[in-house]
Amino acid sequence: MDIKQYVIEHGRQVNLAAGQHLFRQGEMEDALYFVKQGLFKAYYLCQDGKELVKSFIAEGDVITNLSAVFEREPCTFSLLALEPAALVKVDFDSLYQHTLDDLELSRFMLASLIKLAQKKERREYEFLCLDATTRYQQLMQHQPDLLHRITQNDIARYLGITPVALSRIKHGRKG
Amino acid sequence: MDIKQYVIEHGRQVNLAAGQHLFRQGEMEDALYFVKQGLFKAYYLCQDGKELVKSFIAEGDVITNLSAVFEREPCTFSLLALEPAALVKVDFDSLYQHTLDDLELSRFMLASLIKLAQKKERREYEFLCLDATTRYQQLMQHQPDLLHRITQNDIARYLGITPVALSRIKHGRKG
DNA sequence: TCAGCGTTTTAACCTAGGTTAATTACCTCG
DNA sequence: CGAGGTAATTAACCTAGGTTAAAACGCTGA
Repeated sequence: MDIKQYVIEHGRQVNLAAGQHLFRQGEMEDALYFVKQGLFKAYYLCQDGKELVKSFIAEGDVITNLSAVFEREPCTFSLLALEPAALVKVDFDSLYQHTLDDLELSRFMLASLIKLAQKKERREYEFLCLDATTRYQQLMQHQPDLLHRITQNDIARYLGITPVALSRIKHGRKG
Repeated sequence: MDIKQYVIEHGRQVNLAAGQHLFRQGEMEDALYFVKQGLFKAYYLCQDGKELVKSFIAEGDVITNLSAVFEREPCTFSLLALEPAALVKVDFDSLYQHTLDDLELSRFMLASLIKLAQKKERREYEFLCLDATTRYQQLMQHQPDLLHRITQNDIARYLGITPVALSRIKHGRKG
């Protein structure tokens, strides 16, 4: 079965206003979401109260909290709508069961997971090998569009630095 | 078809001595490897000549360079045997084709990719939210076995710090 | 045994980025 | 319009970790 067909048959529309959470770190979650409209940030809340941004998610992307839906553990991060959003919610277990029995769905899942793995490898590379200034330059190069929809505070927390440090970098000053 | 069966039918034995490369950053590569014996490090060589360790790979793990085999681009990292190693080499394209037509293979690939994605998410979390000292403690907790097979230099480069810094951390001194 | 080589430790000094706090620039709403 | 709130900038100071270099600690192999 085609994934689009599956989503039409099994999906449920969900709408969120900007500022609302789709789910929160610590809660249970068993769904997967297809983003039709809007912009989200996935973020971690650390022990010391600091907030770090895991990723930004926009139209066409898929939202899921792997450890939550697979291991049935509490969500490891929170998901917040930065813009008014429209999604389609699909029960993960049910989709997964269908995937195990349907080659076409299976192909779709494979492709998505490969894309995800590649994205995460790239991010691993950037944290491992590049300094904050270079990471910022790469972000500007590869997703210039995103930058206009996101606050500089969130960009900083995505790069793994503070807003103060990002401001310094932008203006070519040293610490 | 069962993955084990597939590997038996299509795999080729490969043996490496410690210190030999399975492939090198920049080269082309179209295979996937199942590690039967040995220990490897996957590492990046950065512009400034520095070496950073992407991951360690041991018995039971699978080796692949996603961008190389999927996008047919040069390898993004190098793979070095730290111990004498025995692997089975499988042509990626051929396995992938079979996967697209075989539900059982497909399930195996899905499971592997999910495991990979989870591993990379965990690493992303650690770089984003934890300092070097905490990353080191977590490593000791979660893979105490690995530490004994690996040089402290490599552990440091895996944690994203220098060997000097790791020595300081171990002995509770500040910079 | 010792020479030679890689790994680890130590020390002195340096720098990217963190912290705190004050200032300024925008918004939005009443 | 002005008040209040968030986002961005700036400055002063601090710290984790980098850099360089020198010693100490293994090894392994002749």
